[in-house]
Amino acid sequence: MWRPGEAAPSRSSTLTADSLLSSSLTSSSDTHATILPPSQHPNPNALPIQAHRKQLLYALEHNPVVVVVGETGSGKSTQLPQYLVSGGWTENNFQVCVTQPRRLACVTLAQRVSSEVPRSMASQVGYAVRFEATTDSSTKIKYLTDGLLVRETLTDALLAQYSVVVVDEAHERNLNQDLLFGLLKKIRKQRPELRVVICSATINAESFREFFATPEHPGCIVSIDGRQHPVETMYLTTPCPDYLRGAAETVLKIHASEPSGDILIFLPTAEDIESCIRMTEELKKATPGGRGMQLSLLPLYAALPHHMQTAPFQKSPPNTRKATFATTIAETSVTLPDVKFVVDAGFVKQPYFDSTKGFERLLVTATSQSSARQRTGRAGRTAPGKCYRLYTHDTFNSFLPSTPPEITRTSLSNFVLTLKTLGVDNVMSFDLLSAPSVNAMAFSLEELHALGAIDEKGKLVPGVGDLMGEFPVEVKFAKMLIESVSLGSTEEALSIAACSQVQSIFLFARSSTQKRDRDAAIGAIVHDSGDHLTCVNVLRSNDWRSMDYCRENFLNHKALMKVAEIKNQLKRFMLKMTAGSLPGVGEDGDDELVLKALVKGFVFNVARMMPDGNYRTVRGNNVVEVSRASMFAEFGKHAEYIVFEHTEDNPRKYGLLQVCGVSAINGNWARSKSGEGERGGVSVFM
DNA sequence: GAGCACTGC
Repeated sequence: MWRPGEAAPSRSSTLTADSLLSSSLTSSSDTHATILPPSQHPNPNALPIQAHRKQLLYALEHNPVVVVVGETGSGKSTQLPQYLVSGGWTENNFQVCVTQPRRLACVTLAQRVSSEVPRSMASQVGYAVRFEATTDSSTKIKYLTDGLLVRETLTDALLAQYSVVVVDEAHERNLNQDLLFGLLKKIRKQRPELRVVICSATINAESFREFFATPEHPGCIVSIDGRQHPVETMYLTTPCPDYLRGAAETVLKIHASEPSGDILIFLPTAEDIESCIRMTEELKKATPGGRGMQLSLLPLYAALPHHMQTAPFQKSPPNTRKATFATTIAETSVTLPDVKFVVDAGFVKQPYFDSTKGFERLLVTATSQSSARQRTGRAGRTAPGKCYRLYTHDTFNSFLPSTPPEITRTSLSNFVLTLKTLGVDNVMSFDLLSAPSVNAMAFSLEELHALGAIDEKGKLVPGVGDLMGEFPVEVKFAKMLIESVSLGSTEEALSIAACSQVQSIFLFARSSTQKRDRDAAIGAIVHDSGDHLTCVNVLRSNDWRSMDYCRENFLNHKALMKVAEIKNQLKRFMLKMTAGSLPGVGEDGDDELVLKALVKGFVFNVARMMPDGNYRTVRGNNVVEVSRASMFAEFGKHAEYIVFEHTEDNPRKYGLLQVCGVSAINGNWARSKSGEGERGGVSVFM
């Protein structure tokens, strides 16, 4: 017998593309759970976790670390904290905290639990996310983002206010979670009374238990049933040569032959989504089908304008079937109601850190088995469903069992700097669930050294590294902010650092007339050095605060509001750091000094024009092309040297790095430390 | 020939 969440290869049907939708073939469900839908369980006492209340409290009484395995809908995120309160874990002013990867989850969980507890306790359930908190000293249950808990360790290294720390959604293995696992293990050595609960949806709970196990306390694992409806999983017998066409055809076949129920299609990129919608549209004209039922095709990805993101969440009007074409955003971040059919192309666009070049790259790759199962599960949230995998069973078996943890795929500079700020100098000896790549670690140490954050021995440099570690921004931006103080361009550096944390402060043009209007509007505010001073220009006037002005000038008002909020927070950090004296803040600085500060942080991201007309990075000698997404590509002046914020891969020109966030600079500003003509970096920090 | 995996401090 296989287990919930695992595929059942021997019992899944194998189909050809043509018979993919034939109901005569036998197939099996992807989970064994047959449980009533949530709507029939208004009483939280009926949640699957309820049967485990005593077991959980007993386990925690006797084991300092407990791993809870529970599928979606088991009720662990809402009920477990309440059990902890009733079990006495919040006595003596202690708090119980539950971490979540996403802000929205913190807010909704806190609201929900607050409404479930006795009225006298409602105000003792709160949440804390960046810019927003409803917690105080009377709080007993606190939901917070895992990133915020990491930052709390900077001010309270032992997390002394908490008796129990619950790390939820641990199977995601994001960088903050892995950092927390290491920190919690360390904290437990000094605070053995601290209890740790790891909640994970997958069955590899054993690795969590093992990580925290000691000879006296081996830890324990508690499994809880989920509440998921069965989903039939179907594979192709022969690989699909064109997943866009395959997806479009499958959607139309579902529409023609299946009873009502919405469709969710997983594709790797926004571009794929737009062209697959067009393709489905055209195929539909040729072969209508659907027995008079309407089919509405909707895109869903993060970069979509906000007003277009709401449609997939509306209930379908009668006689209409929604088909939502989505990226991984629909895998974990958001949940669409009423999805009964999932079509999975089997690909994902993911970043990985190229430590030889020192840049993060985005590549389309095969998804993992666990994410394929997660996608499948999206068909069984309200009723039994079906999942059509646009690949063969052998292909599924060739997928990695799970997505590699973020720590193995990302730049480690901020991670290392945080550890050093917390006093962990020997980062190689810090206990982690998964080891990062040695090359990525070496690159980050080299970068931190080049930025002056650490010395040759790997120790934090006072007045630079310690301050950089406090900033909630990437290390390159932290360095820019610190350098801007002596240059007198802090106001602008704050604008640039804040802008880097939103997708884009500009809106996209859809039609060609819009494009003309947009070019005219942006042409009036753009700075010919490129993206950075353009963003400074936008924020220098307060015109953006008017929504009408934004609409007319293709500015993203919502993004700019967020930029202003981030800028304020960063400004508070800066003022605290410089004891309240910041020359130039609130005044316009010299444009040249703004770019000089930027280059101090982005020494590794400088490129020089070669005689053949290509830009090559000064460090690494890689050819880079300015992305059309950059203002510099369209409005920039000729420049021998440029600085860029990040790189992206162009799928049409494989291997050629595109750069965005580009500004023209004077090469002399970068020459000292960028590695040109000298061997950059340091050797060993073991 | 036309821009955009996804979180988070």
